[in-house]
Amino acid sequence: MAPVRVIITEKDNAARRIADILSDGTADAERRNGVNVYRWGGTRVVGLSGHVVGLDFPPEYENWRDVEPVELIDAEVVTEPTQENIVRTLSELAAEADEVVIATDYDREGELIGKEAYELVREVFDGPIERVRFSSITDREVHEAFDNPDDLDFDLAAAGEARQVIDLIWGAALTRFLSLSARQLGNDFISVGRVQSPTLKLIVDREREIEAFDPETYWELFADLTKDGDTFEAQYFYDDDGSEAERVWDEEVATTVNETVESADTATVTSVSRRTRTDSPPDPFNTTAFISAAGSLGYSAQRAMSIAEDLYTAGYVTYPRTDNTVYPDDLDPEALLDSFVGTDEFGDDAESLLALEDIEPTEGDEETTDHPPIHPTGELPAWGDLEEDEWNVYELIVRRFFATVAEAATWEHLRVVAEADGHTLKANGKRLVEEGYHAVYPYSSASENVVPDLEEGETLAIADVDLAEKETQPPRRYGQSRLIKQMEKMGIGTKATRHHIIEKLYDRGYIEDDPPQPTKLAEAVVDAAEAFADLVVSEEMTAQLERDMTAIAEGEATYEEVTEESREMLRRVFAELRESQEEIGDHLQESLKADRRLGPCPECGDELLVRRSRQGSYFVGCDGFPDCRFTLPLPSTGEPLVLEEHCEDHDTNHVKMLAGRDTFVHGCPRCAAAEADESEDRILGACPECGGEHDGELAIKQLRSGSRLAGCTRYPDCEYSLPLPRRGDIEITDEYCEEHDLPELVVQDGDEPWELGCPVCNYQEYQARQAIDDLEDLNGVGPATAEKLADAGVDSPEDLTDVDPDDLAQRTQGVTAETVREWQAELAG
DNA sequence: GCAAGGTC
Repeated sequence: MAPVRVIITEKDNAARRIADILSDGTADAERRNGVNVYRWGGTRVVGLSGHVVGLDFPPEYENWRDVEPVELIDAEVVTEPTQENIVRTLSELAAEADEVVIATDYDREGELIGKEAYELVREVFDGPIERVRFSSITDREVHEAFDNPDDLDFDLAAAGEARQVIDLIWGAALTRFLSLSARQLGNDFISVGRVQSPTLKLIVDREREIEAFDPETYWELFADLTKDGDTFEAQYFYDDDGSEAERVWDEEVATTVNETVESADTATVTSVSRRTRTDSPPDPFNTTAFISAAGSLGYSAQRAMSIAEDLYTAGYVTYPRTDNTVYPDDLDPEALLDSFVGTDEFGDDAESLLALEDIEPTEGDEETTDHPPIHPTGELPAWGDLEEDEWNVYELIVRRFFATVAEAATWEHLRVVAEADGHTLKANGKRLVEEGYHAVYPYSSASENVVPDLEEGETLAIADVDLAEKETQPPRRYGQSRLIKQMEKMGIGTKATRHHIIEKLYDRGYIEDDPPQPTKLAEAVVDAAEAFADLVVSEEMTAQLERDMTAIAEGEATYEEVTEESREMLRRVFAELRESQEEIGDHLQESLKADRRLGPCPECGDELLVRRSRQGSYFVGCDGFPDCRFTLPLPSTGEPLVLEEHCEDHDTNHVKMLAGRDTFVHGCPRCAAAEADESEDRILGACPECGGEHDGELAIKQLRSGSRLAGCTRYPDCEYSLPLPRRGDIEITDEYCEEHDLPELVVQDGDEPWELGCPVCNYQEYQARQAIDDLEDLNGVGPATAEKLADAGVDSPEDLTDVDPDDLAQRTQGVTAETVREWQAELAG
């Protein structure tokens, strides 16, 4: 029998592709414990899912109240499997092996993941374990790597382990300390970490600048100049110590200049200069640049990455987590362009690019070896495979690739200076001469500003003069993609995690809205950290860690030395922290309250706060509880956000409910309650549930929480209810639904009334749409597949669960029984 | 229940 060789990769996708290359396409896939194993001859290839084990403290440290946070510094740290199925599969395979090859990603974290696999394998296998390294999964590189196997680099892996343990100890000890100090346990704990906290400080610092900003008034003067009927705008400027200045800070001066220019009537051209500027095509996409470009299309960092991951899994684009901005040698741009020829969307652009004399892609500064820049694979989605957002992102990636092989654009800049009674005016024109890459990449601005051709000495008429009073503006808040760029610049986080960090800040209640705005809690956390644990909010902690990790990897320091030194620093931090624990806790609690404060309680004058019930739902309650029991309900969907905006009548802040796409402004909770109290139920007809037996009636009801429904008048004895839209006036028409014997409804909202129809039919249609949406959430189900399934009688997840896979495959073209089983497994899990 | 890093 042939010796059994087991190859371990970092992820399933890499396993499949490596098996394909090494087996020359003959490998078969089988499932073991729900994990894909690719096999041919004596070889088995299995993909991990990144880290399959994780670090944690032993169970005796589990309870936050029973353990002093400082004890975590010297607590034992244990490694536990986190992906049971994969770990079990790996053990089973290793037990049968004669030879094991580790082929995880070629970077530090990959070496650590490889070492984790090594340890698991060693428990059941004492034969040879080799390590192969390759930068990209191509025929040549993979064969070369497997022909020249190496050993695992334990020093490099130890560098990664040091990072893990330092992050855990600092993060857990400080998180528990702050949470306990502020008595915030459970879901609303107060977290701190090496990457999240410096990121949060960036946002908080910017907010501090904005708050401290003192606007200054200045004036700018614009004049419309005319030549042969062509009018263009010019701006006044003056010489300020050798540099050009447009802003006039003195009102008197501004008025004088304005009067002089206005009475001048004409201006004489004193200089005309032309120059052409080359506008180079952009670099290939790394993760950060991609997130930024997708951001200008309106996608959040999280959403952009999630779509890119789906496109990657479906095989349309390369791996989206990369720092690399240089295409690898084996990428053949012509061949890739070729694959788009003949398509409706991209065919013409691909052909125009192929017609260029030489095709030389642009290169960025960063060249790494793990993954190529994000580009299309050349495997094209068929029409209907992608939803609109997926298509938009896919098109962006395709067009970015096009742009990187396109030619530079050329602009002609025309600068004209004219003089009007001793004052100078300038106009800058900009004209696109060669469209270049803009022809295939319409995302970056290519707007022109036309200034007519002029010559020195010409006289221009002054058509209009405008003196504008302006104010200096505070710095702008960071948008998500700007934040990610800044993190990259500071060297914190990684390409795969930066967008998760932003999401974490939202989840922890540190930032709200988009662009993110820090809460009072965030400011207090940063305050506390700055005062007592400055290192954890500074980028220096990561810089120091990077230096230490390099030292470990190069054998100049050990894992023990580095982690002990870090522990010692944290001990010193805790010595100071503990002295001020009470003060820190009070400040945090006060800030938490400030984020939830709405206004005065109408019953006792104390403060109304947004609170959370034991069941987890939000409501408005009085801070005077239990003496004062005044409450108001809030809508049941989403997380409440207290807005700056507030209601004059009740001196109460407005509330916004954050619920992703369903986010809405609830407004003043006291107004909502008052409105409900004043409104009368409007009867529609007999209650479909109890109308026959108990004479219950269906009525439109306005609830104190602001929502509206069609419910039974016998509530709570009969709980029948149908949801109605929150906004707009509902009109009851004379038309009746024959099936349900209820009137059709029309909603007046904005300019266009829309027909809601019979409320029962409307709800049924809504449920059907929901079911289809749920189906489309499944892996690989787009609108086209959903339609095919509906034709076969499957239009909800329940239908799919109940169906016989082989039978459905028979009746549905292009869907295999295997795929149906996977969907069923997905639904079950 | 804590972090950050993989991957889905």
